[in-house]
Amino acid sequence: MARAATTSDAFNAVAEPRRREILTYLAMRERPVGEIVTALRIDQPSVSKHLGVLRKVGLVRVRCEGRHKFYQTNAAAIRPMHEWTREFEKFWQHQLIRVKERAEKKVSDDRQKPNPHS
Amino acid sequence: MARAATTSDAFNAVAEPRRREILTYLAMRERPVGEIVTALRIDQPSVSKHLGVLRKVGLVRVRCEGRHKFYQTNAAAIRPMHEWTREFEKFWQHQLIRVKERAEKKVSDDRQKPNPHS
DNA sequence: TTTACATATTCCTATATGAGAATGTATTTT
DNA sequence: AAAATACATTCTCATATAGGAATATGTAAA
Repeated sequence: MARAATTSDAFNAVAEPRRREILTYLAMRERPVGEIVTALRIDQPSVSKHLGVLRKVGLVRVRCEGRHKFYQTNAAAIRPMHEWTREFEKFWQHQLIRVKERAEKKVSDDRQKPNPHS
Repeated sequence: MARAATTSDAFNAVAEPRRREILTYLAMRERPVGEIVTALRIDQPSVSKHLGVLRKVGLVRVRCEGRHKFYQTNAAAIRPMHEWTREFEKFWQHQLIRVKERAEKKVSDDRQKPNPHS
């Protein structure tokens, strides 16, 4: 089997850096495709294709108005990723504490038995 | 250009569902490869390859002891993803509030002018 | 109804993937 | 030294990209 499709879920869709830029850009307010093109300096067909992927996984919403299409990030679709990464929060906190403890222990030991190099 | 390598960053590495399972499994404590194989029911070569990807992007650490290799999730490497998704928290909160407001407004309207179907 | 504008789609290609199977490499045990 | 154990690597293959170029579709303006 090959790699999972970019349209299979939010994790795969968001793996592409350009798509992350687009999502950030569209988070505050909706924008027409043309503005994404000029603001992020990506070719228009490329933007349309990225938006297609993001739309398929529900990461953006579209509103049509005449010949313009206004896209906006659907932040709620990012929430599951936030929740998944949150599971690891307690672990990186523990790790940081252990690093800190080791550093403090070292300082304490150095006071007892000074560094031979100094 | 093709898709970015799975080893290019945490986002790409984590796009694969099996690798997310492995990271979750290795979060609490280190485990030898064999335990991952039996616990998650993934073929051993596949596990080794996934671990190779995870190691390249710093998502797991290895400790060698005889013919065993103990892998553990390096939670700190997941933190940037958590921070990135966090940027959208305020937006999905706004969206949920707006949805709630609309629902409440509808209830209020319905009291004024009862549903014609009832 | 032409013309201009905004966006989407198609075709192409180099490249990377994940799974399965087979094999390689250390390390330990007998 | 041979056998067993624990992992890693290599090979093949079907599949899916992302970007570039060209073209299509749909809407509005002249």
